[in-house]
Amino acid sequence: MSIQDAHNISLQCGACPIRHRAVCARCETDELLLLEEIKYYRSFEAGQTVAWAGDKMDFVASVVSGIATLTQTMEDGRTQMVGLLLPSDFVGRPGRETAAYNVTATTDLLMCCFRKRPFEEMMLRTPHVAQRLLEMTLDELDAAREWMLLLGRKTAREKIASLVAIIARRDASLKLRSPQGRMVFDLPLTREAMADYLGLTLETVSRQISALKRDGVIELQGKRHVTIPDFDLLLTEAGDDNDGGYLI
Amino acid sequence: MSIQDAHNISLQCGACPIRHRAVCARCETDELLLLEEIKYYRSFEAGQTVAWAGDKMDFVASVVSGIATLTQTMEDGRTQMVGLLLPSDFVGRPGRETAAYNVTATTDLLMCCFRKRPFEEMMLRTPHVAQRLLEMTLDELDAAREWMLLLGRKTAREKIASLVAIIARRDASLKLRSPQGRMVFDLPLTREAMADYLGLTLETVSRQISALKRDGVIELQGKRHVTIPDFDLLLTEAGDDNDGGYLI
DNA sequence: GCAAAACCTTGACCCAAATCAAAAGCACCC
DNA sequence: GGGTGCTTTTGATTTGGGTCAAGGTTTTGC
Repeated sequence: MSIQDAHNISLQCGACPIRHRAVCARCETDELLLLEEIKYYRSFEAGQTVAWAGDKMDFVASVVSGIATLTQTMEDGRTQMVGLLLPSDFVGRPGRETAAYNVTATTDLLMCCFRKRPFEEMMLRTPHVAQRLLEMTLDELDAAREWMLLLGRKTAREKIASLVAIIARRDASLKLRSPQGRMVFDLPLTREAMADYLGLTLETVSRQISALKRDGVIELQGKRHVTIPDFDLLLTEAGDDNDGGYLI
Repeated sequence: MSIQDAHNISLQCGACPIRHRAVCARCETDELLLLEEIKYYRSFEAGQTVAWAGDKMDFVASVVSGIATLTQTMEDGRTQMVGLLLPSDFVGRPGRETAAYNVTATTDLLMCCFRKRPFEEMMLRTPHVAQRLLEMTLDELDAAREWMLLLGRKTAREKIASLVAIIARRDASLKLRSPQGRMVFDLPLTREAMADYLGLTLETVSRQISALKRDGVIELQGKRHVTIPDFDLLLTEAGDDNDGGYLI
């Protein structure tokens, strides 16, 4: 077996009510049954804090439903989001005792948790899980680097278009579709959370969303419900080279 | 053995002429001998490109000496650095065929390379190496998130102070010292590379360096040679909460 | 040792996004 | 039904950093 063949497991237990990504047949009966024994669920209400930076964190977890964010805050209150956790995303670091970031539920949130010690022991016994975790971490690092380009070099308008495209893509992937043409979904973030994601103020976010609406790049029903008439146009506005590399 | 006990190996072979980080005794005789069999060296001149984004990349590597950068470029030429590789840093992704970023030598560079296929096979046989790679990737993700806070929320002055502090810390760690008090080292980057790191223009970098010099936060001999009279003052300018967590 | 090139600094001006301010829309709850 | 307290939108103004331009300094190569 090569690394490329590693099971595309989501690192949630076999019984979790999500199958957002293709899961190979073996995962049902193999490593994930080990996870089964050490799991427990925790739910949080919208706005609740899962952990403060510095808190003891004795579990790792997989998001089952809802949205959570990782944020960093400076002493004077400036806040930057550094992670956005959607269903099937993994949070927590084996080998670290405390949370490095504030983890906040931005919607009602259900997480499938694994006590850290047994999880770490399981990782040592089952290299497939460790390898999958490495793969997921490398994906996250790629996403972080894309995000760095956005923060460092994109205009406010491009930032908003990029964020909408990212959410559209993730939404399509949860529905096992390719992002293409007309797309409909809900923005899972407030204007303030978007601002913290993009390194902008919420006023600028609001203004740029209005501008994209005015220019027909996006349509809005209410504050949250978005229709994208043309995904390629959105990508152009985002400044991304549309290389088709986002197909699921 | 727990995950915390995993060897603090640098993922360079036992024969590489660097020991920048504490390396446990076993690493000399154990997994790294396996690396020994599949390694080869490559050197690059300052300014040379190691790989363009999209190029086939059939090796992973550890930096032995010199500096390399990972950069992303938009179609119109806007450039953002997304990785800075100093000696002992690892580059390349098991399980991916092509480079995702431009990799450029900014000084003369020596890399200790491992052909990807044998390296991947070795990872499957020796979980310690995979675990160490996971640990290093998680560290890199943390660094990327710190970088995101810098890009999204810090002022130009804070960005420069942060970068100088980061380089000072890395330099101290290469010398197996704690960053503290008076420090002397060379900036390994041009003003333009700093600008690409920080999401600024090179003019702003130059202006802010002049300002920090004028205010006594840093001293400069020539363009590159820096003296920091007071590391804590620099950290204050960087907007970091000085929690002492940077000790090696 | 000198010319050319590359790199760096400084100045003047401009603009995108921040800040400050106010009003409008919306959800929740007695 | 109509406060009460959010969140969002929009407007007016300010400002930090970008852009354009010129000149200075260091490095490179013959």
